[in-house]
Amino acid sequence: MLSKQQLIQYSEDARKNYVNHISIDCVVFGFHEGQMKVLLLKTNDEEKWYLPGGFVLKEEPIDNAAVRILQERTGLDKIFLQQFRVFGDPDRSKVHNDMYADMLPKEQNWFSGRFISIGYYALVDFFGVIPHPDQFSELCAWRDLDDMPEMQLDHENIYKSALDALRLQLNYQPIGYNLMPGEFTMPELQKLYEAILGKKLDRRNFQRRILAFGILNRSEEPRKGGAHKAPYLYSFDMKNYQNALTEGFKGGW
Amino acid sequence: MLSKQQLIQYSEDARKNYVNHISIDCVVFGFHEGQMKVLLLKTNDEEKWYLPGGFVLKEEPIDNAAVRILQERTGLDKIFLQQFRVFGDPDRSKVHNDMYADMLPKEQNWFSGRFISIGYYALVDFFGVIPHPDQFSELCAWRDLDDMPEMQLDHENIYKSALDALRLQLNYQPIGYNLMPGEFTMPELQKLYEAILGKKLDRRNFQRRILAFGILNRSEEPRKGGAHKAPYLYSFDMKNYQNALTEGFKGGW
DNA sequence: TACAATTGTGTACTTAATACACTATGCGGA
DNA sequence: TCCGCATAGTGTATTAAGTACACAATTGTA
Repeated sequence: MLSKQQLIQYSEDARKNYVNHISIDCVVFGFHEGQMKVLLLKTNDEEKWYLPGGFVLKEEPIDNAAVRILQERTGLDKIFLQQFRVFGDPDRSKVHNDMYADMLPKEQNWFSGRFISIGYYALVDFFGVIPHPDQFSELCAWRDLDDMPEMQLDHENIYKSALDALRLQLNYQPIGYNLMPGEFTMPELQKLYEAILGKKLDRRNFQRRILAFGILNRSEEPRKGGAHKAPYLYSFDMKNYQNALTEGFKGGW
Repeated sequence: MLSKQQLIQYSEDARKNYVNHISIDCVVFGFHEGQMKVLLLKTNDEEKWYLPGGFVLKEEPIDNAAVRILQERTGLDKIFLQQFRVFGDPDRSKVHNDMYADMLPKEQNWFSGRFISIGYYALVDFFGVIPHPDQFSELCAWRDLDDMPEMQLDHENIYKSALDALRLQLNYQPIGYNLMPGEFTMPELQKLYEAILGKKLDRRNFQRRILAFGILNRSEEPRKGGAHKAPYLYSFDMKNYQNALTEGFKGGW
């Protein structure tokens, strides 16, 4: 939470630089140790978490705004970003309104009134991220998808919508390049799919289906050193992967 | 185009009632005589067309705003509406900016500066629509999907995105209830699908696939009177249709 | 009354989805 | 050292879905 002095300063700067009424919220997905993760920030005065977000600069395309916001939180500069929905109920920003209501009159207070938020989800390399807290938070950290904390505003709703959108994307686009390391085994990739879908898949059928997409290359050398049988290593065939991203997998009709 | 006096009045009202920087554009699809149609408005001073649109009232949920805007243009009150994308490049509103730039100083002019537009597409009953032009247009009319006129701003881009979204929806949701009359024949429904997809489908395979969805009821009586063999009449089974809308057709994974 | 146009139905073939079983490798403990 | 266990790789039978065609039925019109 900002002090009154900070709020005045913030409001002044924001009014000068940002498009009013518009915010951006990002659901950043990562994958680590078989778990799907979401990058969250924690408010520094209560036990509530919230999604990385921000506002749109006056002359900035909204997609660029999302990239910029994520750069600030993660340090990453090449990010797979997908706009998935707008959240525009008038009472969705109630918490912020109430929070700063007595501190500053409406006309001066950037957080007064209503914000319409554009939801993006991002798929990022877990190890590439260096989490940076923002001005309102003491902590920026990964949270497990199946152990999500209580969240501010309508952010629970937003991340659930993002997950739905991601699951839908799984049906007609390849996923994984942004979430997996450069080389990985088939069981590892399967774990990613299982983490996103929240259910177990059949090993053998998964392998056949993924291979049929034609977006994987198998290395000559299997991974050595681990316990048990040495698994083959795969990497994404970027040419076919990119093609599948734009073309989509199965037409349906 | 508005006169200076009108522009002053409009700007004043808009500033009082609407959320600034946010607009809504709707791609209204209808179906008639085997042709997919889009409802457009024509500017009254040049040969440019544009999509029905408007702004969001200060205390209004954005979905309601879209419904309200379409009510004003079509007279319809129950409309299938789907938010599909946000268009937020800073230079997308250039035309409006230039158009009224000399007329009124920036601070007073509602159309100065940048608007971020939320795109919706709607599926409506062609015969239910009574097109109402708006303040900026002399004409509100249906245009064939394969004979679209030159359009203002980025509206060509918007309607093409809408069509892409609609085609995607075809793969996991039923379509047709909002576009077809209460009773229809199988070939008629097929023509709708062909119009949306822009390609021919096999009669027999189409029938089997549609019937497999389990969302159609066949009437006892076939349609009489027409030339050729009397076709059966179908109607949508609303219980199963609604269920398919929420559940989706095929999971994929 | 034959014809053209249109509709209804069926069938063979191919491809994808599902369910399940066996073999192979590498480590650790008996 | 060798046996068990966990993990990985591959295969096959069955079912469902998608694709490509062919033929018979109906109805107004020439």
